[in-house]
Amino acid sequence: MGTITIFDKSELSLADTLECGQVFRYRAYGKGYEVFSLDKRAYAYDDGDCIKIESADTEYFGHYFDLYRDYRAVRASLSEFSELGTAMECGKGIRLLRQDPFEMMISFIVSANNNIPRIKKIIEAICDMAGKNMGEYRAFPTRDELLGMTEADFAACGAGYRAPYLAAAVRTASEEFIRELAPLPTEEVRKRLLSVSGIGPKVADCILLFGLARWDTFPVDTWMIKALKESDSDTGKKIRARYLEKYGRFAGLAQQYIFHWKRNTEGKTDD
DNA sequence: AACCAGGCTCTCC
DNA sequence: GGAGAGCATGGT
Repeated sequence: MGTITIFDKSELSLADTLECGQVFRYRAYGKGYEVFSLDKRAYAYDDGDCIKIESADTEYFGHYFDLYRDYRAVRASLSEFSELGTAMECGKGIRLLRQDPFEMMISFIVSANNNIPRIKKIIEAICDMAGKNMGEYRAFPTRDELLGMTEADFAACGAGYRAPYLAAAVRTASEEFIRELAPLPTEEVRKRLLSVSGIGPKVADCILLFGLARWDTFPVDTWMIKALKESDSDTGKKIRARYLEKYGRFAGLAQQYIFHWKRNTEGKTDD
């Protein structure tokens, strides 16, 4: 068991980072949170004058929490957009987690037209049904393990009408399919993701942002429409294009600030 | 009891 | 390409 210590607490807010809808496998634990990714686990907490992350795989979680990126510089770049000020201040310590693309694919197919508490529940049920028993928790199932689940199995996990999408997506998402995405330009990756059952524009953007660290994208969900819609004829597609153009290579992080701020100032009836 | 949730697919135009 | 219906489930 190793420990990562973050001495400057302004570098990472655990609450804002974990509770802004980019990750579904975490829970309040002790002084902080238990966080799960693939078959790994970390315990992250505020230790007074620093943040600590304990794990059997600190290398993995150092990368996972995106600790090697200079957010101070990124935030300085975004500070030119005065309209972002309030949202940025509200979600100051948000970092974009670098999660596994396959886990993100499955998770965000589940997320469609769904709410965060129930998304968490369904994903946990899928882990319980097919994931490796790690002793004190279950791993996220591998693709091979998910190939063993039928539509009825996904439905039994509470996936509802997404069950057939999940079963089909697992079949499409071979290791080659995932591996081939890495070197491709974002728009090409997005095109390929859109060809998968259950993945539309919004889900594709979330996979790009949270699973492939592509920040040049801008997921638009119901919350973003509430926050950014300018007229009756303003569609999700138009909003996406507008803000992608505006925030460029930092659009994804800007989107997280806005999403987090909108949910924290009106509603968020969960947890 | 309608409405909503990190929307998508399918059909019809 | 864009508009509309239908979709499981659980919470207000």
